[in-house]
Amino acid sequence: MARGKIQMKRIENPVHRQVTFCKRRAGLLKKAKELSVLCDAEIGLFIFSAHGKLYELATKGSMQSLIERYMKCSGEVPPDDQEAKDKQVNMDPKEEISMLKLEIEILQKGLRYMSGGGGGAMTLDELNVLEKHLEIWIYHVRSAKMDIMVQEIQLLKNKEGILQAANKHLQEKIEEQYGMVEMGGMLTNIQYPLTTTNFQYPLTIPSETYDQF
Amino acid sequence: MARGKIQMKRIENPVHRQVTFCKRRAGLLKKAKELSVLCDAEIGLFIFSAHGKLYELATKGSMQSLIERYMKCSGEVPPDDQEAKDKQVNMDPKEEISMLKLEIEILQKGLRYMSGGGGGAMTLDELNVLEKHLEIWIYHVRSAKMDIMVQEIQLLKNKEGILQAANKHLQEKIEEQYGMVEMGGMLTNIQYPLTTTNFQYPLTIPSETYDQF
DNA sequence: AGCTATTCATAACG
DNA sequence: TCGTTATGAATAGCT
Repeated sequence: MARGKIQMKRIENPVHRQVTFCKRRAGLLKKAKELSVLCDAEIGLFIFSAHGKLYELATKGSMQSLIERYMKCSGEVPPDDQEAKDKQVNMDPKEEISMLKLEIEILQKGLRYMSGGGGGAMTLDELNVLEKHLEIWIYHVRSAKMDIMVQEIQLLKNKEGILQAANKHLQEKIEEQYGMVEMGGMLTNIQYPLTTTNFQYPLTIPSETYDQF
Repeated sequence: MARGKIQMKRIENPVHRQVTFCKRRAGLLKKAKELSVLCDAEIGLFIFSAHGKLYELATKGSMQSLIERYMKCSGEVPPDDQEAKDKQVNMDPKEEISMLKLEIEILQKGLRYMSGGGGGAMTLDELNVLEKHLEIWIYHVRSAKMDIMVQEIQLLKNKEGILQAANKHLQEKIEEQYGMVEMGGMLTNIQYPLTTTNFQYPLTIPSETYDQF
């Protein structure tokens, strides 16, 4: 480069290193932009300084969209993090508060995301949280179905109870008749339309089995 | 650069453009590596050519880990406003937690509303894909419940069928007995234990109602 | 792909 | 961080 060639290894002098970082970082970003413009390429570039500060460049759209495109190209799936589960087991109120605030932040972002037609990009972490909430959302759809099924079960149980009661009554009648025949007794009229499938009785039978749903 | 300055705009000649892309791409990747080595920085760089081919560089570990780090850095929440701080000092942590949870509840409702009402807002593939995955995942848990319920419904339907058949049989018996009494006929033995709740019959009754579940 | 004249980036220093 | 400057690197135009 200039005024002396440089060795291709870590610059040990911190001041020199910092200066070089600044200059070369600027140069790299400039070159990236140039390549993008000249050759119609899309470029995503992020640089973490040794101290962890982030510098980034995304030529088209957001870095998010580029990362998503990158994901599709490289075809890799990000690994599930155990983080969320670990967080929930031992947490103090302060942590919980900040977690909930973050969650609210993400939900608000999700709302903007959906309503604004994709104005702001969301990170994977945020989408994960959003997923949790979508789960809750789906629950409401499913629970509507559940309600129907529980209702149906209740109805069938009612029918069962009625039929059993009717059976008992009929059997008693038969035994009664049988006894009367044996003893020459008399018969009473049968008043239950027991073979019908249309039950009007508002019978309530305790349902212990489906409370869980 | 060399033998003539270049205009900072898209190179229209496709051959020139391709050549320049190759050269500058190599240069950019080299510069990125150099910056990383010299200044102890972590760099993620991906380049999509105009035709969609991907070229990438990740200095430390995988691009995945760099992207995850990027997400964490860029996803940082801007500094708290004074309002939040005022709230925190004047409020019991428990109260605050329940308040935040309520807020989340409201936001969830908002999400559901947005997703359900403004269907056009779901233009983002990510959410659709996410939802599909979500549905599949949730499906396994829910379908276990569903199985139990469907089984229960089937059982109840069987019971119903058996009871109805029994009722019919009993009623026929009664009518038969009634006729026999009238005509002085004879009785047959009753052989069905119809009041029991334990049904052993492997009866199969067509279920048309619950195919939807 | 190579080559070479130029332009550009930048190391060292203030 | 910013400016200057000597110098090494990158590369546009050609083959």
